[in-house]
Amino acid sequence: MAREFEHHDHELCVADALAAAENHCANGGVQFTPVRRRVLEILLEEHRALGAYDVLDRLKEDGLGSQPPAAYRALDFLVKNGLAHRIERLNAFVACTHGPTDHVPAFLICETCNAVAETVSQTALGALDESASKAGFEISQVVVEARGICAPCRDEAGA
Amino acid sequence: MAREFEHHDHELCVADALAAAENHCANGGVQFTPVRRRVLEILLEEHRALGAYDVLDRLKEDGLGSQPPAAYRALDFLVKNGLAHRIERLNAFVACTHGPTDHVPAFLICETCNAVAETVSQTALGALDESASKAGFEISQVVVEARGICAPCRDEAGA
DNA sequence: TTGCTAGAAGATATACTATAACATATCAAG
DNA sequence: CTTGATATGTTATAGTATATCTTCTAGCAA
Repeated sequence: MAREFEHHDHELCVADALAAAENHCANGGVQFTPVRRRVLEILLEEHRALGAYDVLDRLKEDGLGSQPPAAYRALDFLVKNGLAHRIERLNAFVACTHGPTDHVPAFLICETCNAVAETVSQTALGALDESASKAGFEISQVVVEARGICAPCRDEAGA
Repeated sequence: MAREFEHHDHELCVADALAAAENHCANGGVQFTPVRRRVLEILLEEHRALGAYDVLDRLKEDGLGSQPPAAYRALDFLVKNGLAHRIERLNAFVACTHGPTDHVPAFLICETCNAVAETVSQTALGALDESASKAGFEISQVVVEARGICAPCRDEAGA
């Protein structure tokens, strides 16, 4: 994991994810429209969280939308379909890096460079589940977000 | 845990918490001013998250502040001193129910009645820690928030 | 063909959340 | 008494999000 914090073939990484998304939407019978595709692409281009208004700015440049709802609608669509996640802590969004499978994501957010890595928190959920069911609480969704410093940034700070 | 979802002697519960907070502040050499005290009291009166502007409204009624910064400053103080927590998911705040000890809180948020229960997520942190350190990521703070339905609300819905 | 329907996008307005920046007050230490 | 630290007052504005109504488009049915 944490490929997000390392160098990799990013163009390929983006292209793959877009193709996968396309497929996923076709299978689900939902429309992967140009705006939605472009928004996902925008998110994929960075491994960090972008605010809705950042996304909107880029949409404007492409003539794909000009008002907040355009961005929010596309982002909501992506989140609902598991193609992106909302980072509560930042009021921002990242592309999902685990493919559109059902999972409980956990995020590592670098306070220095703002990169966001997605990791899966199986055990974390288990522990919480237990505690919740004891209380008779039925969980429908879990958010796990950690702030800190990623390796590259720490190295740089130490250097 | 989950006392939040059950009936209990609430006045006592509030009084105890306020007394504890008073102590904690005295020990820490920080000022537990009237506004701060009142804000904590407001949060304690409900076992649910209140937005900064909800808090502000009540402060206004008491003549303890009239502008947003008044509420935000007090809330920031409480959070910084471990007397309250911010619920990212709701852009809102709850009083801490675990005393001002250092802990990684996890929250169970009822989508129906908006009650918020605080539970401690030892294991959740452990799992995440491991995954993070593998990536060389140094965690400074973790947010764990679950949405769902609390027992009373589910019973009511089922009834 | 026409018209219906549903989902998507456009457009306007506004609500909600949060902070910047500067001014004032209070109090204790030097 | 002045200085510095902390808290609060005040004004203005930045940033995030959604409600609502309209228009468009594609697919389908009469």
